[in-house]
Amino acid sequence: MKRSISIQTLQRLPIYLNFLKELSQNKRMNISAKCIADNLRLGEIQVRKDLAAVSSGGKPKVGYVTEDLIKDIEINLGHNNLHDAVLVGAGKLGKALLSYDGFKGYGLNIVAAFDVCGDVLGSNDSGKQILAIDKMKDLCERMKVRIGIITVPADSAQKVCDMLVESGILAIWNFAPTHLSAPENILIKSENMASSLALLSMHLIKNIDSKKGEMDNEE
Amino acid sequence: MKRSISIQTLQRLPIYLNFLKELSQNKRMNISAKCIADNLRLGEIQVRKDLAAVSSGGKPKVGYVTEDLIKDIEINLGHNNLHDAVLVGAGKLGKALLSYDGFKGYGLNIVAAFDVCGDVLGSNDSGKQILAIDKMKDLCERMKVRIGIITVPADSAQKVCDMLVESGILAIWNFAPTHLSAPENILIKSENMASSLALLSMHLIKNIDSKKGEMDNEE
DNA sequence: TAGATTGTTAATCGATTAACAATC
DNA sequence: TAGATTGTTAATCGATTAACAATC
Repeated sequence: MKRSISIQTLQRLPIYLNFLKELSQNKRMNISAKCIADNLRLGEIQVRKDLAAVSSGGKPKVGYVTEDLIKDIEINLGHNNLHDAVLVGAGKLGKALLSYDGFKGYGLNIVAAFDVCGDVLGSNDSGKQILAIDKMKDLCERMKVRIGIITVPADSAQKVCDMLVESGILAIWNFAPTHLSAPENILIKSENMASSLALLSMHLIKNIDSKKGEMDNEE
Repeated sequence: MKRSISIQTLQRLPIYLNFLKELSQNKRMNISAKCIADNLRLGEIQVRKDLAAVSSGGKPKVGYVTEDLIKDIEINLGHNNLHDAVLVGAGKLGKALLSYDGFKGYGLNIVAAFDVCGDVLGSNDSGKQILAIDKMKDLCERMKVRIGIITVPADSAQKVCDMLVESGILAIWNFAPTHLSAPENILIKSENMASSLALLSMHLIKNIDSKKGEMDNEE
């Protein structure tokens, strides 16, 4: 049965999807929540609840038909309708994202890139055009683009953000290491490398310190 | 006063740090939790609690000395001791990360990159060496490298992960869009682009649908 | 002093986990 | 049928928020 999907569940769905796709290379088969959970090292009940939120194809003792489950997850992730996006900042990271052809599989279609800098204009390896930024608003409005990707340096990110909002963008994917402000109705998802690194560092510090201090008492 | 820091708090610390650094361009000044909260659109109490977990420099009515608070956060993030890392997969994304010189500011130092593919060997724009992957284990052991960054395609990510573990790596930052398995004591942090995209798509679907269906009742 | 802001203790909220009934 | 696996309802857990006392 279908209920409203929590943010946590939503963020786990792509992980399930990924696993299921790898698994079912053109073999029709069944899969249980427990099997998924064990492979992904998640809780069995959590997986079961997540799956129940997106699919009603589960059969006791049998599990889900992998193929059908994939479809149900894709529907819930909105992968059936592709969203157009523009990317701003054709530096190294920007170009890397432009060239990555896996985004279409996630429902994202980057239609064009923009940059202020003259020498990157033209087109990318990927064949995608890199345009001068003053053409952005016009293009976004004409093509009704709703997603903007920011890959400029931190100090110009807010300016770019404002321009995207001005161009009618509703959701922003920010790779610049800075906080962005935008109107309430605009969703900003920052890819926070520093937060990820904090997690890694902390793990090391805990591990290395605990080895170093094996003779010490804990406080 | 200092307590153990929750994962959530830990992940917000870099955001505060970033804001504080932008703010205090060589001006000594005070700042309150409320001011930070308002600027970053977070809850005032949440910020206050986070700050209390890392610093004891807060003074009623005055707030924190920005400079001192920055130092306290940096200490808690382990930015004082730089961690060495190796990167595997010198494709577009790998090269982009290699060239980004901001990681040192987050406590990460990429010492070398590895790749199977012959034609990328040599060195990057960044001046960092790109070596054949069979030299990885030796280098990691000699330099006691503890962090590995995976930027290879999904289908070889698990193999690379195994090699990193074999090389004595303790924490893995994974950019390949796939799930990785490793022993319990190894931390794997996957940069999950698909999860982020799911969030963006969902926001658009909700927004666009609500506009489309303005005449409909909600269920 | 008065009042702004801190730090802490208690209440709320939401997500995860556990327990169990339903069913193929 | 028996039993594995689902889906749901209740209990637990942790994080956020609220309330308030402490203090510069």
